[in-house]
Amino acid sequence: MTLKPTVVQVVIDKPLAQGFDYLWDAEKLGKLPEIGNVVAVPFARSKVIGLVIKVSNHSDYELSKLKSVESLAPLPVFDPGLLRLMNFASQYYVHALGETILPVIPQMWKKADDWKKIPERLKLAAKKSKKRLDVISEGLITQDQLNPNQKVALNKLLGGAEKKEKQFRAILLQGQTGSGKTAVFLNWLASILNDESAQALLLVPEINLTPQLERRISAYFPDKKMAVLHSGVSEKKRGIAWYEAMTGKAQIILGTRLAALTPMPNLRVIVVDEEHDPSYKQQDGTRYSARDLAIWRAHDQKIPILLSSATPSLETWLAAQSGRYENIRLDQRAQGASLPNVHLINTRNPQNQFSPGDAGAPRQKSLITKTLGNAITKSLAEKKQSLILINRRGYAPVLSCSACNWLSKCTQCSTYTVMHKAGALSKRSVLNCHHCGLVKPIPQFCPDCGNADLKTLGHGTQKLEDAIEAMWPQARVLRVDTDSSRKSNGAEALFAQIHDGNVDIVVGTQMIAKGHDYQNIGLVAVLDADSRLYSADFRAAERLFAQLVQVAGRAGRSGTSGQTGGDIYIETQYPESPVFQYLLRHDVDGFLAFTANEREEAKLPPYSYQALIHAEGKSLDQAIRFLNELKARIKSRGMISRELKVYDPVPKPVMRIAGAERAQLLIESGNRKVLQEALEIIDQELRQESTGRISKTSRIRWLVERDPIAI
DNA sequence: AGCACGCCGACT
DNA sequence: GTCGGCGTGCTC
Repeated sequence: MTLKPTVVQVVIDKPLAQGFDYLWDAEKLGKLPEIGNVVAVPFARSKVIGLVIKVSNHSDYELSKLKSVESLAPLPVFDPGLLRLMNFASQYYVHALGETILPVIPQMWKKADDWKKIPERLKLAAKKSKKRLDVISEGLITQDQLNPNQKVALNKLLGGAEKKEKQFRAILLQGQTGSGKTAVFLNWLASILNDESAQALLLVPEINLTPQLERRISAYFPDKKMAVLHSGVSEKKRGIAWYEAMTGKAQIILGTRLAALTPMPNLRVIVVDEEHDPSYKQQDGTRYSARDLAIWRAHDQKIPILLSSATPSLETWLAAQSGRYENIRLDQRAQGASLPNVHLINTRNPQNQFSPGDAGAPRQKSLITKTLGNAITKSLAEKKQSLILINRRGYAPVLSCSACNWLSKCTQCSTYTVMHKAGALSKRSVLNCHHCGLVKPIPQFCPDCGNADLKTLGHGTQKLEDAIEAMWPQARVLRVDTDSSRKSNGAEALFAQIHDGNVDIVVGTQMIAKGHDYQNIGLVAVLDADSRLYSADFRAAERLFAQLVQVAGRAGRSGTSGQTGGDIYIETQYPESPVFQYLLRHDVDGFLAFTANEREEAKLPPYSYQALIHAEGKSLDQAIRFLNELKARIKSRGMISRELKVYDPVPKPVMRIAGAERAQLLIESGNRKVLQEALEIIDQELRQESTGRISKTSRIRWLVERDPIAI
């Protein structure tokens, strides 16, 4: 019997469509190869980490030219379910398999030279975690403590599981903020996690939301091992958490979108919290939607997936309406507090504005209208906290010269640099570009005309903070945005201050609105709603509506004294706009139905499928030409039809970033398959004339993006 | 994606 | 005469 050499096919983290064959020396590596092994292999002149995707005893490549696998990671194999998911993701998002899979491996496991030391490190970590008993837990609501609505919802969830065989179920759990969705799904998970081997995956859109949920989970499941996976966890901890998920040791895996791609051999249930949140869409590398992949994974592995939201995405909502997904509603606020009163302040109505002589009128022009000012004063008197939102960090979005036309433009981007007062970015006031990160000192004189009188235009959180401090000098004001949270000990520390009642007025960006339950908010105000409504993106209204419902949910959560649900004030020039009108009536379904109708008429997603081809190069002209040529080729191949629409290339909304000029080409089809095939052909063609993703002839960097969320 | 190989311009 | 520009091709 002749022993044929064992050959393994390995994929690596490069935009190369193929895998590479290597010899496997079982004696040296101590094991026979398995699909899903993580290995170190020599590649070109370096050593790289790869994943075994095929085991055989022959190669299409010349056997004598094959190199050998150098070492094998001390890891279990990637589970077959995850590998199927990765294969799908790689195809669907038109990215190489290797560059889709390998980024999910934490850094700790990517250093092959350290693999020998790993068993020791794991032991050490195990000791430490045994000692760590200081996990604070909160918010346990047992099955018996659920309100009647929650009980009904829980029973529906449990009822579906009675059919014992493994089965895919997608469930939309729809209910307003404060209706107690979390308590319902945690109680549901408890029944599934009774099986000691079962694993549950819980996805949240943002890092900021994990500490809170972590505390609640540890209250529900004090004895279960939880792995927390997001980019805020230190490399080492993440490496260990990932390992525990992969070995099946961790029963609960909590994390942001990257956690959706964790190997979990015994995955039995998935929960996607705030499923509508755009953060689930990855914006670089393989541009996947963690929510969509989670649904695919659940379907593939025949397990239930729960999508939770107060304002479902149109896609999910329609699936629930049509019966493809189960729909469980939770319509009453859990603690008995009622819905917030929505007030639309028409900024065009002079009655709402301060007149110069008014008492309490701000000295400087500010965004606070008289109507809102009065409401804040009242809220302060009632010892309630106020949240004021403006979605722009820094002091002012532009600096300008009062004598000439100079504006503080970024030299590298087609944007303005934002003025920041002394703080997180620098000890002194600076100009900062939010796109390329450039930080530079504020000029003393206008660079164009030498005039010393430079003025700020517009308002950011810092300016608003100043204005509020001037208007209510007795109030304790706290600013919450990326800058202030970087300066303190993270957002969590700021949230704690609000919680503890050390603050009267909170000024901040969208960051304050997400997820946190505050107990004493009487008033929420949104100052720049209009700026987000009239953007070129057809999803702008849907996003704004979701955000407004979410911030409205922050108001009056407390039901302690049976008071009304608090107030939300929205300053707008267009109070008649549907977004605001549906919000006024708290009519989420009405808004979604209205939006669905609009989309259907315009044949926009989810009634069609889209992809973008991004192109960037030294000049916009080149990028546009590149896309025009691509379009011409698609056309000459006869691919453009009633089924496949290819638009004209256009400059991106922010045309230039860090010196690169960018354009995009939109492709649309009513048929998923047609779009998929077209993208595969386009990808193949572009690859042929490129090294990696840079065109050889025109030096244009291109990228295919499936299901873009912003156009 | 990296990186070496290879063929044409301004310099010690 | 060389150093080095980046166009081209390869990596099991």
